Amino acid sequence: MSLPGSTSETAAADRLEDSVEFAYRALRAEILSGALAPGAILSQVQLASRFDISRTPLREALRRLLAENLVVGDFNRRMRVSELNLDDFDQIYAIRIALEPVAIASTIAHLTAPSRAVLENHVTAMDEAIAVLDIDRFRDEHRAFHLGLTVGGGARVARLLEDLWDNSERYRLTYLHHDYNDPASEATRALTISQVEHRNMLNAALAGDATTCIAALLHHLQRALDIVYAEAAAQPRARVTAEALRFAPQQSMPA
Amino acid sequence: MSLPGSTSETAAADRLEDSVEFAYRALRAEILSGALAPGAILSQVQLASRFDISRTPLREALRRLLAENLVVGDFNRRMRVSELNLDDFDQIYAIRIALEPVAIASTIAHLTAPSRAVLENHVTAMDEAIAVLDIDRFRDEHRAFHLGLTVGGGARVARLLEDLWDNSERYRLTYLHHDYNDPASEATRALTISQVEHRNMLNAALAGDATTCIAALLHHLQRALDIVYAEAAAQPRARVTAEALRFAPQQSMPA
DNA sequence: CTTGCAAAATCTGTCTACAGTTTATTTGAC
DNA sequence: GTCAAATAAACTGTAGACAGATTTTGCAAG
Repeated sequence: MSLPGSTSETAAADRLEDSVEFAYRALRAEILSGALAPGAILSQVQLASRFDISRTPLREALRRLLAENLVVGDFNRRMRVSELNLDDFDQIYAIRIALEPVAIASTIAHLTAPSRAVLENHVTAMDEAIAVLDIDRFRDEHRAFHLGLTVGGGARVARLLEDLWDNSERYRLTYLHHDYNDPASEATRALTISQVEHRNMLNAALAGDATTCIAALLHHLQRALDIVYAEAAAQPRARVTAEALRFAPQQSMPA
Repeated sequence: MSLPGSTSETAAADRLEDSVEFAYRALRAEILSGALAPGAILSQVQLASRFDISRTPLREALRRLLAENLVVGDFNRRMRVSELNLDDFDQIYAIRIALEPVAIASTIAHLTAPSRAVLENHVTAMDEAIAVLDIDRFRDEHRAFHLGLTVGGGARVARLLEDLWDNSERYRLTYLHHDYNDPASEATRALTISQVEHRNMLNAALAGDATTCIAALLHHLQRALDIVYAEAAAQPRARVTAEALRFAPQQSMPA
């Protein structure tokens, strides 16, 4: 088989990526980016031929996506890309609001010199990406910054937050269609606004001030939540985030 | 193929369970119960022959368990049951501590008459199970009670908490070897103690008092955490739960 | 007894084949 | 033209086969 796209990989043929890993990554990326829209039908034979692999490894890739809830399907029927709904979006944010403060506090309490530099670099890189209007670069650095702030939670927490982040992006990409080519567009200005919040979070983290950092994060999350809710539907905030917001650490915390 | 164990199923051959679902369930149960110990080697050919299916569906079942982190493996090498470590256990509880209060508050705020009865029945059933020393029954009702208390969080949260619960059980079953045949054993008495906490949680929930219910839950979780830490290793509590406990809602809450 | 190495046995990743099912298309009656 | 049955096409689930990799076994040298 050919493994399209992985030809100019980093390493040599030392440790070959297998077909299922390849199909898994490709499909996952297409689903999260919206290239494969929610509800889209996934024919094994068509996908297998498109990726130039047989159905056996493709099925394994699909099975993994099934476990991640990115695809759904019944016995003997073709699978479909899972649908989006605000209730799920609500829960994603409820979990993030409940969990990220804990993880951030842990990260800040154990910050090392190199990881400080890494965090700082991500924020700087975001500035640059905005200046050049390189939205893909911004997305990558944005993700890395947020996940980097929460690594202190450990591997399992990181895995969960990574999954939630990618799913959040899926909702944002599907519900929000913004124009990032115009430097003066509302979308581009929103990026600049969020950068202010990122700087606040970074500075607080570097100063060892978890309280301020968490407050900035919660503000950040709430704004993202509001934007999607406003754009996707006029319906009021669902109940789980409401509870999460109520329970989230306020301006008063030990240290 | 024969599908051992599913012969006397509930429904007719209306909607046949496929081989991969069967293998998935069987393997998962064996891993979680400890029948397949952490680190155990999983040969595809042996498992396939044991389940009387071909390797094709078995691989799909394994792939799903891989996504759940219950098995690990490298390319071209046999997979193994994933190992346990206290750091992971710590994170599981950190997530539960952060998330279950939010979910419980949501549940209590929307409690219906039938769901009240269901919760009450679970606690009663646990009493009965203890009286008869039916530990399997107790485990099932215990799980159902806790998950029932948190259903208000929604499908995604429920799925996550279910996964965390099952993983918690895996740690408990592996690290704790208790004698439930002796009504006077320490293990059996621990069950009775936890029932007091369950009653507290139930009563608070039925009274619509989320604050008290959550406080009881956190006490419950912390005790379970302490027991495993005491038995598994004398090392001090890891950092993530420490943060989670610090952030957990205290005796003072809006409503 | 160990250690190292080669042969044998076993295993993994992938493909193809095939039975049985679902989906699409055609056909014919109204 | 519309609907329904019937036929055709396409698809799913599973088994089995094969190449290539890994693990185990057997055996000789130290």
